[in-house]
Amino acid sequence: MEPDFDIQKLRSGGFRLTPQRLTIIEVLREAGGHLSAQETYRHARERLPGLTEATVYRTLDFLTAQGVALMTHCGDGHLVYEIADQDHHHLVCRTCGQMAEIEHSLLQDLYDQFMRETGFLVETSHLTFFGQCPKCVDG
Amino acid sequence: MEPDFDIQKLRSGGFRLTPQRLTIIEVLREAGGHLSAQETYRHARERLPGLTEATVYRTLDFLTAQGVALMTHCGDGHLVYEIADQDHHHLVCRTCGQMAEIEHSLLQDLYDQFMRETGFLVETSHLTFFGQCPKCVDG
DNA sequence: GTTGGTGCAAAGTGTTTGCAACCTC
DNA sequence: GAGGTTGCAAACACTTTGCACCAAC
Repeated sequence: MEPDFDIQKLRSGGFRLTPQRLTIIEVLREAGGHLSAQETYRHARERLPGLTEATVYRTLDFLTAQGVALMTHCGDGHLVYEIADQDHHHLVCRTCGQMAEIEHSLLQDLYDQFMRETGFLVETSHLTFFGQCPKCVDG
Repeated sequence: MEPDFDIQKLRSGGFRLTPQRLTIIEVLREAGGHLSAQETYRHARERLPGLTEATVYRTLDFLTAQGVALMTHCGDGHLVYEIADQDHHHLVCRTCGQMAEIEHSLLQDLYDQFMRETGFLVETSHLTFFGQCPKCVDG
């Protein structure tokens, strides 16, 4: 994906491109996975020392509302964020934390089945499954 | 399921059956769905006025550890609890909150596929999908 | 009588809000 | 210059912990 796609999106939406927003997008992008609000704060603050927690929370909400970031659940019941790129879901190992990606297409059949049986339209947004990775399942 | 199954389970495990534990089990059972720790506290406190939050948190952890309760994520990033009965998952409508149950068997094929493609063994525990129920999908 | 469980109180952690000052546009 | 954003600080909500007392066994 075009690296500055997100930024174009915000600019064309008439939103201001502040160092805080750019830094948080950069942090999420480089993390390449889930970050909690607190983790995002800690990482972003290293690059932008004056940054406050309030701004991080507000910016993450803002980025989620604009569709630049996605919000999901992580193992311990907190919300985590990541850059919204392609449609995929995650398998997370509860033992070692290793993560694998799942194509969305694998889930589409299931969602279709939910629709047929219950009438529910499941949101295709990011989903996380927990389990044991190949290494830890043997241990 | 045998209504006192959970209680037998605790008794035979050598754990004490206190009014607090019995009340919290009763509250979870009658709720018939997900309750957050705070919701559990508020409901249980009505029946057992002296009850404290600390006890609710400790009891929910305890019940989860004993397999009497299940812990899952709800929409807003908090942990929620429910009585562990049969294997099923939930579809929750983000608009009106209506809930439908999904047989675990529907997911087993998907889990098998995850295993083949990534080697991950997905925990079969309780899962919640979010979306729009039949009524709200039209609105 | 033992010892696991609970109440109490306090602290810890994560998140939200009001308002004045600031900076992007 | 105007108004969207931010920093600051305080409040808020939720969860955890230590310790003395109590009650289920």
